[in-house]
Amino acid sequence: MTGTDDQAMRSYLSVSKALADASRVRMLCALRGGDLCVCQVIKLLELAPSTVSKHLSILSQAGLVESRKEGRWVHYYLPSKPSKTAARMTEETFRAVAASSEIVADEKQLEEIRDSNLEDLCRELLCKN
Amino acid sequence: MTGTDDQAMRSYLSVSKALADASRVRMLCALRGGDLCVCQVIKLLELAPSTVSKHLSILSQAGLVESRKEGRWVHYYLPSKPSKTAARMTEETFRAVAASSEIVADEKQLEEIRDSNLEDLCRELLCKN
DNA sequence: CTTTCATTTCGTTATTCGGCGAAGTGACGA
DNA sequence: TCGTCACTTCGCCGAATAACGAAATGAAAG
Repeated sequence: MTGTDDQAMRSYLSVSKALADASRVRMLCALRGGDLCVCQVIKLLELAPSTVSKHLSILSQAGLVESRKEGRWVHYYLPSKPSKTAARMTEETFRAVAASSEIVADEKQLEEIRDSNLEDLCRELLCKN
Repeated sequence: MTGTDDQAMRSYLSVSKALADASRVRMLCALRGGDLCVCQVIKLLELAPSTVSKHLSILSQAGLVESRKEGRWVHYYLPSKPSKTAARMTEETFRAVAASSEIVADEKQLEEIRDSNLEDLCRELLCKN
């Protein structure tokens, strides 16, 4: 009885835990508008690169995002074929927080971030001394 | 910008955090079959009364369960009119963990627990020395 | 092949969270 | 009205988690 694998519960919990954090929810919502490279997410959330990377890896392990290397940058995006659980939970998350002032503000700032040059953005983030 | 109330995000997070724990998920699933009093939940999960009570209060504050005093016992149950977020997230949780061995085992044990006498159940829990 | 640099991993710290037992609460029964 | 008893609240502990900066990684540019 104890020590059962219980894959269903395990994978459900990885998803629900991933969704139980404001920063990760913001990241997910941001990706609705299309791919983002890590430095763009860093800019949006204004958190340390290592922190953002960790959050993204948690989302990735839960199957809520995927990534691909693109030149010097790593791009994250919503999976084209997410698991049913991932798809539905993500969908419901969007619906629930769409009206959030934080998310609305993020969408606004994302317009700028998406338009900006990646080179410039990364340079700006590095030179924060 | 900082310190915004952000009720939408706040209430979403209370739900998603409530769902990000195996014990609370087991409780929710158990309540699908109908009301349970706290001592029945204690029996099912085999956790300390104080621990179970805390979990139930977290579920309650998230709007995922409700309670009513019934004689000497407090009964918990799924809300008849849950919020849209609560309803959909709960629904998806059920779907995702339905096949879990833990949940299946719980359902089996619940048959016994529901049939047993509440007086006897409580007495049994008290005399665990 | 070496340097650069975007990202990740590692190690540390502060906070949150799950667990428990003890004490508190409040309704029912004697 | 006093005790009992189901449940909750409180205070504590150990484990997990979010945050950071420093060091490692590894692909592209020089």
